[in-house]
Amino acid sequence: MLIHEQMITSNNGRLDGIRLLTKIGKLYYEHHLTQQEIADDLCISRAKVSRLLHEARDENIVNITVTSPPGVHADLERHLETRFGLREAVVVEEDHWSSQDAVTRAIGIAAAQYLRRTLQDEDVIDISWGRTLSSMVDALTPRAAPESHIVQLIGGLGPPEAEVHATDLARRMASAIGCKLTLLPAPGIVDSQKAKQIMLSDQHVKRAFEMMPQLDVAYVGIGAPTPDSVVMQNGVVSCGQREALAALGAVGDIALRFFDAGGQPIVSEFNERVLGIALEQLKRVKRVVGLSGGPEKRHVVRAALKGGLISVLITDYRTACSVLNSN
Amino acid sequence: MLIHEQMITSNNGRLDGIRLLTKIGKLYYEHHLTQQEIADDLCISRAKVSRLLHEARDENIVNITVTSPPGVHADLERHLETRFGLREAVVVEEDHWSSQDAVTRAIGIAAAQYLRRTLQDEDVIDISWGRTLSSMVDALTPRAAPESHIVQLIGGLGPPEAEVHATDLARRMASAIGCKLTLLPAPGIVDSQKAKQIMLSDQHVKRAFEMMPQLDVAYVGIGAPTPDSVVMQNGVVSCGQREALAALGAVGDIALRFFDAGGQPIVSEFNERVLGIALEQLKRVKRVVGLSGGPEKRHVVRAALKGGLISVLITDYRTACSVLNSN
DNA sequence: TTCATGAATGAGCATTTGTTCAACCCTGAA
DNA sequence: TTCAGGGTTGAACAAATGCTCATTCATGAA
Repeated sequence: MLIHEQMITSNNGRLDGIRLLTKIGKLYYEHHLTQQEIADDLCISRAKVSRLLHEARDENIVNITVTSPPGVHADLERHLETRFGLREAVVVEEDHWSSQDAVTRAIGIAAAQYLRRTLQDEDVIDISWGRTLSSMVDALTPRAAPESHIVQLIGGLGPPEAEVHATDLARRMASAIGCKLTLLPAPGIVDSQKAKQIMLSDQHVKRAFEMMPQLDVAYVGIGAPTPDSVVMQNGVVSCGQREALAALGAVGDIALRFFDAGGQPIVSEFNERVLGIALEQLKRVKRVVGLSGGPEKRHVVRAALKGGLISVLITDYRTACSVLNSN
Repeated sequence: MLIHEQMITSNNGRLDGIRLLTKIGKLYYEHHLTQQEIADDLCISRAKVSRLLHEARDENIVNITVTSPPGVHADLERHLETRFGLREAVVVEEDHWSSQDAVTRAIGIAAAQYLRRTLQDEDVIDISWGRTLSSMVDALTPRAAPESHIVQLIGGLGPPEAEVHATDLARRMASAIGCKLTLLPAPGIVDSQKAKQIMLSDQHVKRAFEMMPQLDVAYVGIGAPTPDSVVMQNGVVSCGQREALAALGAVGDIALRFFDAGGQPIVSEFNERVLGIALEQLKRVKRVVGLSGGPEKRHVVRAALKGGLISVLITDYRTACSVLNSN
């Protein structure tokens, strides 16, 4: 304090503009005086100090820089956020592009951290299924939020013995968070419209569907119908169906709801037989967190973004670049 | 295996913290959101945003520097320009001679402003590496020049995990400018001539080298082989090598190409193992912007000027004086 | 398991900062 | 001289920020 006063009196008299800006900048940003203190010292009004500081920043006399350490892609994230109106984008640095598995794991970890960071008690959380979501649940470090509520948003998949997948995911997640749980005890896809009606009349199924309008957050995987995806492997979607969907323009799905390159729902017979949240309903959810990455996902991710299907994207560096570059 | 996975997880965990700090820093200081807005977007409390911002400043992820604007030392700049036949000299006012860091940052900021001022679309820009260049990239305010092209002019440095440095710099720069990018996917220095030949036959490496004759501008750091330089710290150059080079008269390097007090290239076994642009090639580039400053750089800056290795110099006041005074 | 300890969290409050607005000052023209 | 117009000024208010403190949470020892 005394030091500054001395400094100031030593060159009292007139400080030309730049000198004054520099001085104020240093006092404020380096010596951490308040604007009031500076004003008193220099005998000017506090409002003026505020204005001069603003000027100093404008004139680049005060420079503020934010560094992106290696592996952090804040600017890419920002691009994604503004370009697609996302609430948040998370871009992870994949270890080895070659391994889809590594990418999936990295995204899962990032998603788990995202969940941990954003989880609020009394959230109603929806969860679909897939390898990436499974990675996320694996990476979850327990955190209590007993008033939260996990809802399974699509029925089980494939033959009954594989059905654990969707259900198990929701269960493991609920147990990690220590919260309430509503399962959707039904197959994700049924054989006919009639079968769907019957399923829907089940009281437990009804309850799950009734939760959907109350959702706060949904965690969904963004899938591409490649031959080795879980959907295809489990025979949930047959080869023929896949081709039929492709013919209709489908580039991928969220919770078995297929959409085209513009992110618009595909209307099809298949769609009618799915037991789960619809894309229109999903869009109404406040926060939809989409997880996806790896070489095969570029186009789907882009489509989902275009269609505004998700509000938070967690993906890898290469996919992020590719999505931004392709027009 | 387990250890490895854990490593990745914990590494990622730390990264996420840094990621958050960076993100919040950018949102607050570059995009001027309020803490409340940031808190809402990221689903965390405002108090936490405030604390994280404080942390980001402490951790130097957010840097605030106060400097006099350029043009203050116009006379010095003119002297340098005429005496050494420079196209332009930029002299910045450093705050405290004692802190190499502050000097480096100030030069980085000036360089970023220079880049912004001179950048033309369709430029082919080359970039080496080092702390000063890193500061420059940090200070770059995004500006679109989509037809420009960044080329990495020397391979990655040090052990693979540190290799990000050179590559990351080029990447960040390209992303700030929003332009094309050619990386040089190889180590900056290899063990033997034979290894170099092998590397050179790689198609990506070839492509990077083929860009070099087309360069419009090169941004290079001018390095001094002091024990605490990045080169030495990363073990790129061993202690013995350094002494051997010194014995041959080396006073410093540009992109690992060492030269003597007269700015003449040092012929050595070391030189043969470097994967990057040669000094002779560099001289043919229309505009070579050299960044360097701080007490240890005086002699090397002078040498580079004498040898006509650079056509634009960005440095600090003290170094500029010292270079002009010593005959 | 249970408990203790120290760190992390967010609500609420006090301080600090940005901005508005009416008054004032300068400058040049009539 | 007056007057008009733009630009500055600081008082007062509104907004944003930092900080305190009670509470919760995680971690490690018993």
